[in-house]
Amino acid sequence: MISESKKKKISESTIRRLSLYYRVLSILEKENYETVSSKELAKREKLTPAQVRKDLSFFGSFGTRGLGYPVSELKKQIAEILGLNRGWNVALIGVGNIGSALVGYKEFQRQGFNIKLIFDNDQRKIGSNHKGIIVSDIRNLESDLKENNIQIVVVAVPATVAQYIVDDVVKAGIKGILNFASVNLKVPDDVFLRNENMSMELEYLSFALSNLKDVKGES
Amino acid sequence: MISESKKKKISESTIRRLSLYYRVLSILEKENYETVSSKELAKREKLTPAQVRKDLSFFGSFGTRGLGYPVSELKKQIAEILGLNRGWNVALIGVGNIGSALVGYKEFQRQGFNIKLIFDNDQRKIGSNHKGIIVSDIRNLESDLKENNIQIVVVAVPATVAQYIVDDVVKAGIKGILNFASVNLKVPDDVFLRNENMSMELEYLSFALSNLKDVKGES
DNA sequence: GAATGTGAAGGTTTTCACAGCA
DNA sequence: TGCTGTGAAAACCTTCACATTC
Repeated sequence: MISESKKKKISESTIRRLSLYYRVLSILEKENYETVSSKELAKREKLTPAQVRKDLSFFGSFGTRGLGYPVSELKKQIAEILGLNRGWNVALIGVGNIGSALVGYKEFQRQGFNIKLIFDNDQRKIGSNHKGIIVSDIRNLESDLKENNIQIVVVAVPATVAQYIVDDVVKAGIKGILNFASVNLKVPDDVFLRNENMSMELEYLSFALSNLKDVKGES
Repeated sequence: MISESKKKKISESTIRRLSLYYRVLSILEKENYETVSSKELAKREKLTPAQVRKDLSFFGSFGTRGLGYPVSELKKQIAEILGLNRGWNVALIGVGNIGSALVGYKEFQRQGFNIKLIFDNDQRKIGSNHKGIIVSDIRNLESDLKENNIQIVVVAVPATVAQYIVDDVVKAGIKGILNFASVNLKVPDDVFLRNENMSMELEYLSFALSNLKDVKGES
């Protein structure tokens, strides 16, 4: 049972770490661990035990003093917190380089993100089959998103057209957008927009390698 | 001229924001802006002007009071700070879903990351041509990395084999690794490892959509 | 004894506010 | 006047340390 998170504002870092815990717990579950301590969890993610306990404590008391956390149960709880267990209907827009990779990306399904629709504007791609999904014409975007009860849209189109696409996505009532295009998109306040910037981590590496002294860094 | 960053520890967030500034400056440059204020820069990245000024101030004084920052010059300075202008020799390991997408990802070249080598262990892929690069046999990894003066390695192999691959990469003397596999890798302290976890942002969206009240979030 | 849960302390990052300069 | 650069203040996040529970 998750304690109501009331008006407590949960930090972005905490949520990101929950994702990490979730992944480790999946592994521990496969390795048949029954319980895990904050110490072990911390070690696996290069964090401190206190950090792990504090993160979890925002959402409830999942552990047993003297024993640790029950692996499967905690995994379930985190899935609940992150909303992973409800299953999300996702649409992908753009099957170029990145879009194609995402269609085949197993992690997404595993976490409850099901790509239901794929759109493109290229006549040669429309109608083609990607992992069992027929590519739809972007012209039907708004109606298709609504009819298929899509909740999250992944944008993998060229930067030049991303804003137009997103405007239509917003019109369709979508409240969650993951953007892979290298551009800052504008959306209304009630829409959650996250950007996946694949250059950023490389740039961080570039910085780290160029300034070895000042940096100590793991991701 | 960049003021020596001495023993000042620059935060990861600052570096990540420098990446953002860099991208905006590239756009502003194309739009023929001569100068830009911290206010404008902040607006484009949904930050505060003070944040922008503080970030830049860690590295020097690039602006002119009353006027703002010279766009091209600042862009050059940030490239310098991030080490983007030196040009990096990158090797990609694994041309599956994600690997293939990365080969064609234009942003990398644009920022000075040049994919010079591609490796795979699949006989059907070895010898094939990806955007002008012949896929090499992973068995020659260590020697090829050394001979070609590779500085950064991008790992896009299945999670199950990623650690073995990375061990070899480390043996080859590589100090910068970007990992796309869904697994926590171990590397020595003097190697910079960054993880690109594409599920994480989706999970954040999932959390945000499931807890609309507690969250306000842009990426 | 072992490990959680949590206020309080400590540290880091962001924002404020203003002096200083073009 | 307009906007930077920056100490100081405020906000935020992490770690400590210990009472508590199994």
